[in-house]
Amino acid sequence: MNASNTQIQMRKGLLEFCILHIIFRGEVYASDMIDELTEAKMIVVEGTLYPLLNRLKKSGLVAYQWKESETGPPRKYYTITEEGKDFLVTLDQTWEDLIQSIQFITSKH
Amino acid sequence: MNASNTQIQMRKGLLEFCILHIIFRGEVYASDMIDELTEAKMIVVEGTLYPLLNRLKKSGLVAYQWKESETGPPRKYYTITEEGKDFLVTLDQTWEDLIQSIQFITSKH
DNA sequence: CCAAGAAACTGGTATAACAAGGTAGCTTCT
DNA sequence: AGAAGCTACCTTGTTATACCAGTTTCTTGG
Repeated sequence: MNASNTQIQMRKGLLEFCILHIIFRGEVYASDMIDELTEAKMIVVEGTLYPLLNRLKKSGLVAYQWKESETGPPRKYYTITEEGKDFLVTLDQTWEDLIQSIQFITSKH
Repeated sequence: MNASNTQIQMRKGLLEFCILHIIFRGEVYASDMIDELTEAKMIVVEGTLYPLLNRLKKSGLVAYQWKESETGPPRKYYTITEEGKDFLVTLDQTWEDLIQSIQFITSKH
């Protein structure tokens, strides 16, 4: 039971939330997402991100388009679907509720 | 990919944090914890709580004492250890950091 | 004694994240 | 042209946490 595992465990399920937000803002591909998440100190590895993106795709929350790159192999650019936007609204609410719950517990004396 | 599973996933790892806080406030037994968590809308079932308490015990973060009850079988009353208090401080920080990270991502346009 | 309830616990399953790889396309350099 | 290196995407196996659906043990009331 160490701090770094705790971080991992606390982030579970929140990654999906963050990634939907990033895709919501506009067309991105995986490396863009990793950069943004890293900037926000939500470090993520590829082995986590790719399966997650496939889950989102399979659930119909996001879509992608192959696009040529000028500096290397083609990229999958992701966009959010209408269903994804709806789901994101409920995720926003779930997150707010969660903060409230934790606040309620940690502020009691 | 439904909303109720999302809630479950978002809460992962945060339960440990909440329970340490509850025990930190003073001697409690499992049903007390479930009541408090339910009040805070962090619904938890016994099958989740008991293994978690055993993990915390095994890690030396909490201790317990058997106490007689006037209305039924004896209860395990939990208290936090010094190590547990230290760990709780780092958990508080991790939670703050997490809120910051999510804030950073969700507030961007 | 037996039923009912309270309290603690267990075994099997699902999910998500990680670690450590692999594959394929493109560019650069000799 | 061939080799090396980078970029981008993907996969497999492991671990940790939570849930579900039970079981066991103890105590009290009829």
